[in-house]
Amino acid sequence: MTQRLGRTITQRGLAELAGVSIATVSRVLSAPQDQRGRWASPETVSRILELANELGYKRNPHAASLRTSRSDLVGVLVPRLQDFVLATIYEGIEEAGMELGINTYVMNSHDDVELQRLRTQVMLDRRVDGLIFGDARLDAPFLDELREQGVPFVLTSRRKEGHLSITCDDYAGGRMVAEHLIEQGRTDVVILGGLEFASTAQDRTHGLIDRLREAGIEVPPERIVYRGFDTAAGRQAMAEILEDGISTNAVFAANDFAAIGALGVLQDHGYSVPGDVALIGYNDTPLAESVGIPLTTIRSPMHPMGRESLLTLCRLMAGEPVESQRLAPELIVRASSRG
Amino acid sequence: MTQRLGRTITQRGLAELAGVSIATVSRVLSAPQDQRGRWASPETVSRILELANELGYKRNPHAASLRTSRSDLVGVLVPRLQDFVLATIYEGIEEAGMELGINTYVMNSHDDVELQRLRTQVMLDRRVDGLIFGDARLDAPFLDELREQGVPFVLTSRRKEGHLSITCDDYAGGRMVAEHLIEQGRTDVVILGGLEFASTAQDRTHGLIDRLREAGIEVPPERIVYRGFDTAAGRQAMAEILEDGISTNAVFAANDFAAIGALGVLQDHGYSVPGDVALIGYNDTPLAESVGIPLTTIRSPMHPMGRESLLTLCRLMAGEPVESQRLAPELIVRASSRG
DNA sequence: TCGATTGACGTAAACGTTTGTGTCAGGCAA
DNA sequence: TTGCCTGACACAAACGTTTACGTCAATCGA
Repeated sequence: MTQRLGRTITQRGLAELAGVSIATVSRVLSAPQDQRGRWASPETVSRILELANELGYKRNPHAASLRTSRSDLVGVLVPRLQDFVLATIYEGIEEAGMELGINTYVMNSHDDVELQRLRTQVMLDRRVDGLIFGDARLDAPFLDELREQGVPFVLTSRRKEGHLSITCDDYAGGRMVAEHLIEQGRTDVVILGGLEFASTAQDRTHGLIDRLREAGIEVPPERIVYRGFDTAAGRQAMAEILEDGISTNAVFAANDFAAIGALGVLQDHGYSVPGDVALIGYNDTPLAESVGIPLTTIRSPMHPMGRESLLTLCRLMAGEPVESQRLAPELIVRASSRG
Repeated sequence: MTQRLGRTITQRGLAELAGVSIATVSRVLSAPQDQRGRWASPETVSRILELANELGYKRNPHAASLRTSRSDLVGVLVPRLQDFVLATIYEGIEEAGMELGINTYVMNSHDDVELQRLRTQVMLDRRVDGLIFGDARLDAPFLDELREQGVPFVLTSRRKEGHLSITCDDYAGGRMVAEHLIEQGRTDVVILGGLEFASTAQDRTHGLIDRLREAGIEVPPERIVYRGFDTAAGRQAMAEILEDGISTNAVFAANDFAAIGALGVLQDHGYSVPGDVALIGYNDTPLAESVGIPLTTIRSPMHPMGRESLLTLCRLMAGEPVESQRLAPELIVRASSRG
C-alpha cells in the first residue's frame, strides 16, 4: 500500500534509478517469475525488482491494455445477483479470477433480452477479453449472434445447445428426485418448474418426468407450471395448482426458494409437510437446512461451477482445447420428504 | 453492435473520413450533448456524429484513461454478495452507475480485515476513481489509513464515525422495534445482534435497548448475543440463548435471515410464534413475507441506499459538498409479532 | 479603418506500456 | 585472425485519446 507522495512511480522512473532502459524494466517486470533471467543479468533483475518493490511500483493497466489490446478483464452477466445461486457462482468466478490475476465484473440482466444485449455491449465497450453468461435463454438468438462476432464466452448455470457451458447436470438431478420419490412411494407429482426458457428448468423437469415415465408414471402437463425461481414465484405457482384442485403428494420445485414459497402456501392450506405432501427443492442453499421443516434438495456445485467457468474461459482465450462440463449433483434427503 | 471486420475504427479513422483533424473529432465526441457546437460548425458536428454512429465507433476507454488518468471506474467492496441485503444494495449502485456512465465492480471481503486490505489494493491497482465500502468495521483502522492516502470513498450499509456514509437509520429502526414490542406488551426481550463490529448491529441493538430503557425496561447483557447475520448464525444464537435457560417472549434478530434461523430453533423447542414468542427481523427481504409465519420486520431502503452511495461518491469526486445520510426505516408488522 | 474578438479548426505533445530491431562487447570455433 | 554467435542491454515506434497552444479567416466595435 505504498503510495508515493509526489508522482506515482512509472517504469521510466525505475529505469532511471536502476540505470537501465525502460525496455529492460518492462521485460523484467512482465516476464513470468522463472524467465526473468532471459532478459537481463541477475544483478540487473534483482536491482529492478528491489526498486519496484521499495517504491511500490504498480503497472498502469490502462497503458498496458492500450498497448497489448488485452485487458485481463472478463465480464459476467447474471439474471440477478440477488439470487443466492448466481451470487455464489459469481463468488467462484471472482475467486478463480483473482488467482489468475484477472479482474471480473458483473452486471444484472434481469433475464431481459434487451438488457442482456445492452449490458453485453457495455462490457464489450469496456474492452473485456471475454464473457461469462449466467443468463442464457433457450428462446433467444442473442448468443448465436454474439458468436458470429467472434467474442469468446462461456455459459454457466444454464446451458444452451451449441455453446460452451459449465453447468450442473440438471437432468441427472431431476432423475435423482424421481428415484427418491419412487422409493418413498410418492408419485403423485407436481412440478414448480422455474422459468421455462432456462435450461435449468427444462433439464430438471425432464429428468424428473423421464425417470418417472420409465417407472410407468406419467406427469400430465397441467401438473407442470413455470412461474419463476424465487419465493414469490413459488408461492404463486403452488397457489395456482391448489386452486385448480389438483391433488398431490409430492411437490418438486426447481429451486429451494420456490420450494420455501410453496411450503408457506401448503401450510396455509392445511397440508402437512411431509405428512400429506413431500417437498423437494434444488441447489441446497443454506436456507434449505435452516427453515422450519428442513428441506430435501439437490445439491448443485455452485461455487465450483463458477470457478470452472472462469478457468474454461481462460483456456478458450488461450486457444487451448476446451469442452462443456456437467458437474455432478447430489441428493440431500431431509425431513421434508421423509415420511 | 456494429463490429468492423478489419480494423476497429478509431478517432483517426473518423477524422480522415470526415476530413477534419483528430482533435476536432475528439472534442465533438467527448463534449456533453448540448455543448458540441462549441468546438465545431454544426455541419462538421453532424458529419462526425453520423460517421461515428454508422461505423460503430466506440472510444477506447484504456486510451482515454491513460490520457486523463480517470477511469470512470468505481470499486465496491462488500462482505458477501451472497447476502441478499448487500446484493440489493449493489444493484442500486450498479443502476446508478450505469445511468452516469460509470462502471462499477465488486468484490467480496468476507468481513476479513486482511482481505479487505488486499481487495482494496487490487482495485486501486486497477486505478478505480473511487471506492464504496459495504463492509466497514468499527474495530479496524483500515479506513482511517485509506483516507490518509487521499482516496475518495463512501461507506454504505454500515457507517463509521468520521467517514462519509449512506446508511439506513438503524438506531431509529431499533427504536421502532422497541415501540412495537411495548405496544404488544412483550418486553422480555432477547436480541440476536448480528456481528458486533458492524454499525448495523450496534445501532439496531442500541436503538432497541435505549427505547426500552426509556420505558423503564432493562435488557441485561446476557440477553444480547452477537453471532452473525445469516441463517446459521441465527440458529446458533437462538440455540445458545435457550440452552442458557433464558426465558423470553420476544426475539429481535438484526437480520431477517437470522430471524428465520431462530424461528426454526424456536419451533424445534416447542415454542409457538407468535403465541409464546414474538419474532422480529430486519430489512424486509422477500423471504420475510413468504416464510411459513410471515415475519414482522423493519424495511430498510436497500436499493436507494446503493443508488445514493454511488451518487454521493460522484459528488465527492467532483468536489461538490456532500454529507452523510441516514435513510428512514419503516416498521412492517406481520403475523410473527401479532397477538 | 483598424485592432480586437470570435469561430472553427489544426499541431503536436503527452499518458505509460510493450516489443520488433538494433548494437556492442566478449567468447568460441576454425 | 576472422567470422559467427550470444548475452545484455538500448532505441524507438506504436497503442488511441485528450488538451494546451497555435493559426487564420471573418466579424465587430469604435
